[in-house]
Amino acid sequence: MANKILIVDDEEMMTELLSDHLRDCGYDTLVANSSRRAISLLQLQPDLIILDINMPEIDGLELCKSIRNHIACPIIFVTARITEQDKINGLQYGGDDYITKPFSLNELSARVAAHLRRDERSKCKPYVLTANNLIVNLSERTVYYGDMQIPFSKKEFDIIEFLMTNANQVFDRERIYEAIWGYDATGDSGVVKEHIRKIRGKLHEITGQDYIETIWGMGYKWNR
Amino acid sequence: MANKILIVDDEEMMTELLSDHLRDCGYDTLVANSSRRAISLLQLQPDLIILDINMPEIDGLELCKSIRNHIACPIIFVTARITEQDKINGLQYGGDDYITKPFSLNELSARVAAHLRRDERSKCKPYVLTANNLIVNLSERTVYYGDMQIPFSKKEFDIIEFLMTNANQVFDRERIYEAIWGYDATGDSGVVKEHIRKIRGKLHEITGQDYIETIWGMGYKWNR
DNA sequence: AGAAAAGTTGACCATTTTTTGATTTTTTAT
DNA sequence: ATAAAAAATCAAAAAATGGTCAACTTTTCT
Repeated sequence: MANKILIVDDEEMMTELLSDHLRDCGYDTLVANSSRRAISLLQLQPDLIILDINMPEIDGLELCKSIRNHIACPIIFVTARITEQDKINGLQYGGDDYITKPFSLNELSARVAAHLRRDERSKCKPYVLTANNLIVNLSERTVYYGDMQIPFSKKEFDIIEFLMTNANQVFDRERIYEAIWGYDATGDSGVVKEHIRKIRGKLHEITGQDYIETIWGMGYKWNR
Repeated sequence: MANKILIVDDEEMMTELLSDHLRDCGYDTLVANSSRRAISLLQLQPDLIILDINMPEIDGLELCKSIRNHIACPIIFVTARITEQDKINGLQYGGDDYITKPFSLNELSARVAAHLRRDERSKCKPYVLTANNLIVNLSERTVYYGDMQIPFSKKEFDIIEFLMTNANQVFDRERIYEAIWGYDATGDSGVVKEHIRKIRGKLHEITGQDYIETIWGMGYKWNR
């Protein structure tokens, strides 16, 4: 499931450049060319924010300070000023890292990846889900039925994870496709159908049960 | 118990300045005005080392390189030269961070605190790990199977150590690459594949066993 | 400087996963 | 009962992944 990155910078050239690169790296991006716009995009719950310090009206530091209490995700500052003061300010205001212009795109994406990964670990979301005798370990990405392990491929597991963490909710194929492949992915949501079939097959073969229900004309749901 | 910080710099002015400030911050400090002195102070097991690169006789990089295998604590380089090359060298030689003169005392102590915090988590790892009849000595960096020593190169050992200390967890090649080479390293994670192959080869030849398991599409894990 | 060891790279192949498209089955509405 | 829409099935193509090898570069040691 692709991570969402919010890029905030008043220069469109810059946001476009970063957005393109990060999308190439497999992330979903949200772009805001002003702090105001950024605030409204926060509702989409980005997983990481790249924040330019120099902006008109509300600058990056102000923005960071005001959202830090509500938003827990990593924030990386981008700045042209290289004074020490900036670094400290950034970190005091609740930033997690800073990077000074000019920087290489690769360095940026390396840091993005590192922060996302670190964040992943510290998020103390439950890492084991259960359903009947099924034990789904999200960190090992394994599924056990009693002693028996049921092997699932990456995409299959992604879908299981998504449906299970949102158990009892119905999602149509489009929605599932978007959740797993990212909403800029170009492709047919027909793949979902096939993956669901594979998942059902494996689960049913071992457990004799059906966990995923089809709601006709609506989508699929994981029955808890 | 206050953390001990070893400050290494040939200029007494500097060591005194840093020492005073860090003591104000509540740390214990050890001061060395030469690399030789530093080496003997290592016996007191500092929790972090601040190391000037420019020093007569043995310079900071040399010192770092020669102690890195025995000392696990974070090392922060201090340098007046601000070339990129220095940064890279510092990190390659086993440093954890660098800071360029002039810097503010606040920034230094902020970084010190950050590194100590990070290190806290990873601490208290044992010096010797075992798996079946395999004995892996982290301080000597040797691997024995019974009486027989299995020779591993540095990178190979690094990978074994990483996987073993996180046994049963799955890491994809990217993660392993990042863990060993550092996240700012530019390079292909395909090297990991090759190292894993070498490690497996050596281990299997001697022990007849497979310790590293491949989880398809997921990565590798050391089976405990 | 030269040899040996370590580290890295890119290509190739086998295997597995993922995707696609055609076809069949099921469900719903008329 | 029948047609239309939605979902399931199946097989085969396409893409991604992992293992292996040989060549190449860098580092280390003598």
